[in-house]
Amino acid sequence: MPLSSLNDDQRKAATAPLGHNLIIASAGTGKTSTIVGRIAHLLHKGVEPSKILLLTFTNKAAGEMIARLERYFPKKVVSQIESGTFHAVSYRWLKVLHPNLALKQPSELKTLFRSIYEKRNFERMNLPLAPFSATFLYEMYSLYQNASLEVFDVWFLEKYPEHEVIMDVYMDIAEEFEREKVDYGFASFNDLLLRIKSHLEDHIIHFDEVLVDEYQDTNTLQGALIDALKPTALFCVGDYDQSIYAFNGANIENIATYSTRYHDAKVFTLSINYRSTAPILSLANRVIERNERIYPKKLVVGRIGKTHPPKLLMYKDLFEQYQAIAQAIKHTYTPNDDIAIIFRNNSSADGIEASLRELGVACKRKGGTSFFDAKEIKFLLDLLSLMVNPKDMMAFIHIFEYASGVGSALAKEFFQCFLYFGKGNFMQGVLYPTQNDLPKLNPNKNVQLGLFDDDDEIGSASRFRHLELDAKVYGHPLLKHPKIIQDGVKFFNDFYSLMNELRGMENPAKILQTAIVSKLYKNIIDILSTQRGRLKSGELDEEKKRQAKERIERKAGLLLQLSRQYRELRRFVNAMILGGGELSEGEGVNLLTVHASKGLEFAEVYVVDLVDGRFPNRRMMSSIDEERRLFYVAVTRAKDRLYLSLANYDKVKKIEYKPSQFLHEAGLIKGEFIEPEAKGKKKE
DNA sequence: CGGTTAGGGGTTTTT
DNA sequence: CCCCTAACCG
Repeated sequence: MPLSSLNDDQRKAATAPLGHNLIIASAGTGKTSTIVGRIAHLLHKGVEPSKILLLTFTNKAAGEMIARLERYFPKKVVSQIESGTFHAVSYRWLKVLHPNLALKQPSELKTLFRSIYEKRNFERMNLPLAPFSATFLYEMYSLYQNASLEVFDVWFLEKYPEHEVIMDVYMDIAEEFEREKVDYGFASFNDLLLRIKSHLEDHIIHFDEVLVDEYQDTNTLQGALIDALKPTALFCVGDYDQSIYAFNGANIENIATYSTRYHDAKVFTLSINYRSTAPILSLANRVIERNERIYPKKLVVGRIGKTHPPKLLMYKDLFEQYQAIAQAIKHTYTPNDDIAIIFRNNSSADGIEASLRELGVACKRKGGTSFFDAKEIKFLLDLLSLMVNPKDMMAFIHIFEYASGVGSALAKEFFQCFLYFGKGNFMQGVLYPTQNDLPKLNPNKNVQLGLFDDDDEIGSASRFRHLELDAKVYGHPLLKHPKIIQDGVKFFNDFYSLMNELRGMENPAKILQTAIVSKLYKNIIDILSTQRGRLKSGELDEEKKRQAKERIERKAGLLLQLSRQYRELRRFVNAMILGGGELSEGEGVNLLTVHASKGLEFAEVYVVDLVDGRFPNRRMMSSIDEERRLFYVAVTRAKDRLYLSLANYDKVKKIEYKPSQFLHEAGLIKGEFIEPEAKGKKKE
């Protein structure tokens, strides 16, 4: 039974009476076992599994805990437990209320936000200061939604009071952004939480206990969501020293004020670390002790036996570092899956991956240019998005940008044309246009060009008589568009054929299969593999192109595999957006950012690029304390062997580096760290 | 000339 | 991958 394997501290926490319990669990102290034990305890006591809500930071973490419970309880029981990330659970509830919900990637929504921003003519406003960029505003707005329950302008002006003169415009942009999302049928990650939160205000979903993992990283919005559930029993597990999501609004107040917010709060502390060896733990503690303590931390080493002291690896050049690590990994006896290379920012990953590949060492990456960021996958998902949500102009634009001579602006016009041709129905506009003239577009733009003033004379469709087109395409009103050229027409022809073929299909795998073998997609594969087959000189390497093509086809096949589990297209598309980032490809050494490594453990860990400026990050919006917590998280992933590595010089970028201050703090480099400013320059 | 499209250079972290 | 700049079009 899960409870019998717990130590005294863990068992005390896991069997605590129902109420408001906070479990302070330092790295490696058996947090997962305790949560699993807690749920087992609840089930033993007769709590209905469907009345247990388990909120985690990743879906993988939820899956692991559920899998462990299934060893002790019937699957039928365990599957009734409501579990997942805040987002996944919110989505699950929300899709019942709004079956047409279309989840969108943040990057997509950013593009939408920018397009709204760009309609404002800041130059003509004679502003006393430069307005914030669209990107920055979008990011701040997104942060605001996670970090604050106030109105946007109040929160924003507190940070940037000098922007009061422009605040009206910012607010206007934000409001239009919200309206457009509704119009297009889009929902952001934040919207999932926001909408469920407001739904809960008058529709209670009752749970006998709500469990929250990684509580230190919950933000204000998530905190409010927990409150909106009005849980009678709450079981939160976290560690202040591992709070690394300040940039996403993670609110330490949630954990710091727990006992004052709940009068019946009980705090438990788990202090025996079973993961790491004594020297690794003592290094981690030496560093994290420099942060202000919210609660005392005494970590007791639970492991005995032979240990290896953490090792500092210093190299002259960046690539020498990567190659040396790759060599070491090639020759170690530790299984590759149990090795991780951890870095502060993703820019380190490419060089490491290349060095490992060179030696034939397999590796897998999470995040970065992941599977779902690949253009060939995005294209297919955009196609599917457009099928489930024909209002999705963003998806349409991305698809048509592949046609040469068509950029985002023209693609947008095409989309509006189709809507017009189909009297508001996009698919009808594509397949069965009822309106045979061109719409008047952009009344306030392009006036001087005189576009669209005369409906029928310009852009005679007969320009394309000689092309081999579908009979229906010859007479399509889109061909009248003055800016469409031959390539665009061919592209449209392929698009038309595919849409025609897909009409009436419902099975996701069947739809995807049809799309993959379509002429339209073959063309995309060709465009992408040609791009990737080019050498630095610009010459096309046929062999390289062929390999690229193979990789694309393999990826498309993988997506097809994934789609077979779904019966409804919309569910499939949303699932890919919601859980896609967590999927990692292949086997081998784990390449991870510190953030992505949270909650994981490995026998052998390399923390790389430990140089001032990169780790800690100098461009940081967050504090040095948060960077220190990142370092703490990184090193506490290691079970047996820990390597801390850096290079003093990057000969490609010609930058000299100094060792990270954390290496001084860890005692691996003698003497206190001296701030670069104190020396004047970065160079020695 | 204005609006686009196309290609080159630097990158913080996530659901 | 996003921003900037250079070419391109009417």
